[in-house]
Amino acid sequence: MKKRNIPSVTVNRLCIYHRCLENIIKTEDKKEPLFISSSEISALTGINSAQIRKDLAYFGQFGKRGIGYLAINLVKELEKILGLDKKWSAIIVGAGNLGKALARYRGFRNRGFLIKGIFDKDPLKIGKKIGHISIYDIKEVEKFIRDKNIDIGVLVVPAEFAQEVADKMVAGGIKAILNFAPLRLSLSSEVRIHNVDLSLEFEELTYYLSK
Amino acid sequence: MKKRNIPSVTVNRLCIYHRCLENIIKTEDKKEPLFISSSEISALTGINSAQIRKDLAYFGQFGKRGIGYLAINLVKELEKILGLDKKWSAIIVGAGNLGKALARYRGFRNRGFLIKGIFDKDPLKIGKKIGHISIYDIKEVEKFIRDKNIDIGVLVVPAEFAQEVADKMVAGGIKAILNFAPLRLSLSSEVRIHNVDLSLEFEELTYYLSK
DNA sequence: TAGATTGTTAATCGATTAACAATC
DNA sequence: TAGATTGTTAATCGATTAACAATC
Repeated sequence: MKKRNIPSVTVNRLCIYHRCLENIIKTEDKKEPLFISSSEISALTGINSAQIRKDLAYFGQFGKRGIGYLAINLVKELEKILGLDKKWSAIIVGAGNLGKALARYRGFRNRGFLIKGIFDKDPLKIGKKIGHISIYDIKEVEKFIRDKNIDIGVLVVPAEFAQEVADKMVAGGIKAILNFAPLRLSLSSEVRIHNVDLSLEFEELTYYLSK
Repeated sequence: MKKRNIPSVTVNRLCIYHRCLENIIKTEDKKEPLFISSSEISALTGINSAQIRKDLAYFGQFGKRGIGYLAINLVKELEKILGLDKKWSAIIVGAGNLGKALARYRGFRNRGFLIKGIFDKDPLKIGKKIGHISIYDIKEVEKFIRDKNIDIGVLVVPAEFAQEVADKMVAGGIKAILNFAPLRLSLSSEVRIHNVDLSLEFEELTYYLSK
């Protein structure tokens, strides 16, 4: 369904358009069908309107000339494009502070991400629960991924263990990894890796502060 | 000290070079002065070596032709450039799961970020502590920032309160905001805003998964 | 000196934006 | 029809990379 060679900045912006439309629809009167133009989205997001039309054009023609886009329709198209119309199963590896916080994060469930389990190597944590999600032994992670057909692994272990844990997840057949560990994982190119590097965010910030 | 018009992707990569060098120095024998070439950094980071030299050239000439860069020297230069040679004071606003997890995150202290306080509006939380950091009433945040000269505010409140809390921080004279709330803050351009949007990370991931 | 690598210029590549014909 | 806005092409802008003189 998806064409190749879509710039990743475009995918990024599609997520922004999606959120923007969600907000508009939420606050709007539902009686009238709501149309929205690329320049209105531009005003709300700060993204150039030609950019918006071009980003959408990668995937089809969703607007009506002279009128704009039917908001509820465009939202649905974006959800199809971004895979937000499906459920995704995920696990969290690492039951530290951040891992536990992510397990409780409501934003995930809202987006169709179902956290099926948390994994850790600490015997004191194994068997406990975070909310309604159980903490399992990291030794079981490969089998768990395979048996339960887990799509996404959220990696929240210290940097020194990240690579070996990632290898286990790949062995189990994980499809994507959201990596919070501050290092570059080297894995087979089959697996999609997204890095969320909080330290780098901070370092960039201080660069701009020390100008 | 800093020139304007440095692309933000360059700043991003400087952080990566810095971490890369830290790792190399950590694992290397300290007897010999360690020289490293742009192509070695390239091999470790996956970034083109000309790119690396060009990024560094924005800030000065740090290498020796025919030899490369003296690792400990380059690390120090990068720390100067990125403002990592200074201490920065920060607060966390929002003592939810993520806020508490960030308060405990060791990576911050290691980088010279000192968390001076956590703020929340929940009377049950105010007065408690996360580790050694106290939770204060959100009403005091403006005065606290002003009195203690806080540089960075980490914003971890629900989206619907994010704008008003950000306004308070700006009123107190905050210099930068690290925003975890899923929305675009509108603030005076004096304040540096960095957005860390976990939902968007997930949405991008599912785009690539549903190909 | 010969070999290696920087710093920098010039060429390439890709992404953004302006402009406009098509059309609602 | 007149006004508005899309979809798309062409122009612009900026970032990446190749190439190479300078030089250790």
